[in-house]
Amino acid sequence: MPELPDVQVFKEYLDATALHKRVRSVHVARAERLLRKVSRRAFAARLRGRSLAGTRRHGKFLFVALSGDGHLLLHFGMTGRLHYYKDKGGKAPEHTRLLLDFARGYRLAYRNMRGLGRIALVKDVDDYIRDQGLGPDALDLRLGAFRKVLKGRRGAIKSVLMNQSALAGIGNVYADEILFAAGVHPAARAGRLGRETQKSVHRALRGVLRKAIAARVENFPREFLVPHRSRGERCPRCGAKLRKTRIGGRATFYCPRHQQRRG
DNA sequence: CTAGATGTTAAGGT
DNA sequence: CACCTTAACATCTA
Repeated sequence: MPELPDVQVFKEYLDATALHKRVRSVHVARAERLLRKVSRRAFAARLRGRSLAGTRRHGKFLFVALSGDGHLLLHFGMTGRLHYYKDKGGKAPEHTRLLLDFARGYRLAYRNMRGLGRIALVKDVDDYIRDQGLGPDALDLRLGAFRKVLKGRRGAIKSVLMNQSALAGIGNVYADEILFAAGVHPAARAGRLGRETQKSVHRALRGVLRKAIAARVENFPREFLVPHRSRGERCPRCGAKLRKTRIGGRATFYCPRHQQRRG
């Protein structure tokens, strides 16, 4: 479920493993869709020989600066992840679509079972973010800016949180988590929230994302909703039966007792 | 076997 | 025009 916290963990993982290493060779497989129009030969040729010089995350996108110039863009779709390992003559990990070889047999695999997502080379990160119409990164968003984002929105608060042009990084799971923590009904009209409610959602947004990153996106705190996302489970706070509905075309879980529709 | 799944986006609607 | 909703994409699992 690569959303902002997951991608942040991938970034830290790459920083701790493959950073500053030089790419000796590049293997691309079953990546036509991920590469869009770019040929894999051209892509590989431009990556070969470069070093991974630094990383930057914006929303769900990870940008890896390359020595010389340009950046490798990685988007993980629903099933993407990174895997760093030392080759011992075996096969690459399952669903590897992009494989970077470094010195002494070390490798970084970009794996993606369903193949939704994107890999590309981009010149300038800020230009890319602008051209793509991405909103500010969810963790960079101060309260005042968050209020502006909500202003005039007619849709459900959950849909706005998930809208990458409004703010970047939150997906289905964390949108539910944030609204659960804030005690706000996911279908509440975003533009109609009162100032105190806006503030609670903003606080919850930062709190939830930070805690998820601190937990390395596993072993979530007990009070989180994530571990209880399946039919018939109970609210970790009050024991009420969680409800499942559909908002913005996505499965939505919430506690009918804590998350009232309020302004 | 069928339905649904955590992301994005094109196309259509208001 | 700005915003909102839905379906489709590929592949796997419950």
